Amino acid sequence: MDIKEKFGQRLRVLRKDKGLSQEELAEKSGLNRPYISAIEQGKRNVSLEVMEKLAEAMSLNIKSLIDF
Amino acid sequence: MDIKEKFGQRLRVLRKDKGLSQEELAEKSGLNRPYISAIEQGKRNVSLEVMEKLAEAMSLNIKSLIDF
DNA sequence: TTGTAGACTGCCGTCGACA
DNA sequence: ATGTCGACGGCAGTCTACA
Repeated sequence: MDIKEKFGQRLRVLRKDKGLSQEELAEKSGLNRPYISAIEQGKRNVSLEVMEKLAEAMSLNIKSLIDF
Repeated sequence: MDIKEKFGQRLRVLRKDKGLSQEELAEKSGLNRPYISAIEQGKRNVSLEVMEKLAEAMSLNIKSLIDF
């Protein structure tokens, strides 16, 4: 279980907590939906700026995204 | 002050707290020194895996790296 | 000890399309 | 609503070298 997988799982949990679809999270964050999908599956090594976009889109701080 | 700059400042503070040079942090983390230098100046958009390497090299958890 | 430069490889992040 | 593919431009991360 590497860090990309942990991040992906955490993102999926938080997104569903907010009641968002991948599509909705994509448009709110300014990222694209296939990329969100890959992140949640732990396939992508996301950057600081992407983490910031995801956190903002969910009204969370970045720390809560890596709370694992 | 964007997130890359915040991260760079935080890294520099933590590194000095540990009494490490950029060179020493580079070898402990498995990264190269010019790259560490650029990160501390907020010029680089670091990834999850790099954050993990930096945290491990300083015996910290990743959350403390983005505690800002 | 740190900043910077240049050149390089591989992957991040985008997009359209189909199941 | 989500996963996957293929193609693409740009940048992450490496390395050597010099101030």
